[in-house]
Amino acid sequence: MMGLHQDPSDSGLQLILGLALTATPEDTITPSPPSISNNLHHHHLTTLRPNSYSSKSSFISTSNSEPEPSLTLGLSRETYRQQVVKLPRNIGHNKVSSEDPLEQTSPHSAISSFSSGRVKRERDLSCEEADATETERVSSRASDEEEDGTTARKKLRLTKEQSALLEESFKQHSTLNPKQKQALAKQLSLRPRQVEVWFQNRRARTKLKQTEVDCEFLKKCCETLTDENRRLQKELQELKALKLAQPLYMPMSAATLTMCPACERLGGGVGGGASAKSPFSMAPKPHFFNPFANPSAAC
DNA sequence: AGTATATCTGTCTTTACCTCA
DNA sequence: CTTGAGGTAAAGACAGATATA
Repeated sequence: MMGLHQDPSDSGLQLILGLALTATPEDTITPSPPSISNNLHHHHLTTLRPNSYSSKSSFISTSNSEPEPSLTLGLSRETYRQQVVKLPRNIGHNKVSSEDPLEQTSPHSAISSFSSGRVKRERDLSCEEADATETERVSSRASDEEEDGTTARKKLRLTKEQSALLEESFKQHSTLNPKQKQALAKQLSLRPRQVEVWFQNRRARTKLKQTEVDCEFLKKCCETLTDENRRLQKELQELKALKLAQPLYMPMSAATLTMCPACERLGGGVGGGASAKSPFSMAPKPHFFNPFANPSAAC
């Protein structure tokens, strides 16, 4: 839970916010607790619009009748020229050449030897290759064009059916063991690696969304506390003014002193009729109740 | 049992492709 | 038609856990 420290010796309000929020239904599948400090600077806050894509792309063929892969690997001449021109830039940005779409999409391609040092990636690929052997037998995803190495990296678009099945699976478990991955890939006519990546990204989106929710919550807390701080400052000013208006010394009988129930410190008369008569009646308003606040913070 | 190495799998971050306003 | 923003698939880098020699 959030904690609030209010230093009584300081006129300002000192906030120490911690976070361990109650999980939302969606968050119950989030594998790790949200880390507010970690990503807020890196992610622009946006609202998620699932299924925001329509299937209008001229490059993408979708089939609603069966979970057929949505990717058509053919490129127009123009597109192909653009892709080829882009390639050197890609390589320049990425230190590692295994990003090379040719290699990525076609482990068999001779160009895959261009990869310089990514042992792990190559390992993955070879593993995936084995994984995907069966899958790709039934999939049109690994098309002829990939095999002759003429296609650049092409973005996959999942069909509604594929997305729905993935979502359904994600609801059941946000991570997959190899067996589940394999089965799901087969069911979706995707490569296991694609299923894996989808789950990775899905987890990331869930986390980002939760971070946004947490951020909003903290903003509201901050606003509330700022208001309360303002109110208390004002109250303090009023009391100071009142004190100046009073005689310097005013004997106060013990009977007028009562305990603050929260912190058991002696204070001016609080309860009963006496407090109403006392010029030191200090609570024109009830103590602000903040579930996160120290119970005696207002004393 | 303790250690070094390999492998797997996760997160974080970035890149690139694609769609839409 | 162009452009910029946003969504998302996929990549690299890295860390931690686990298996094995």
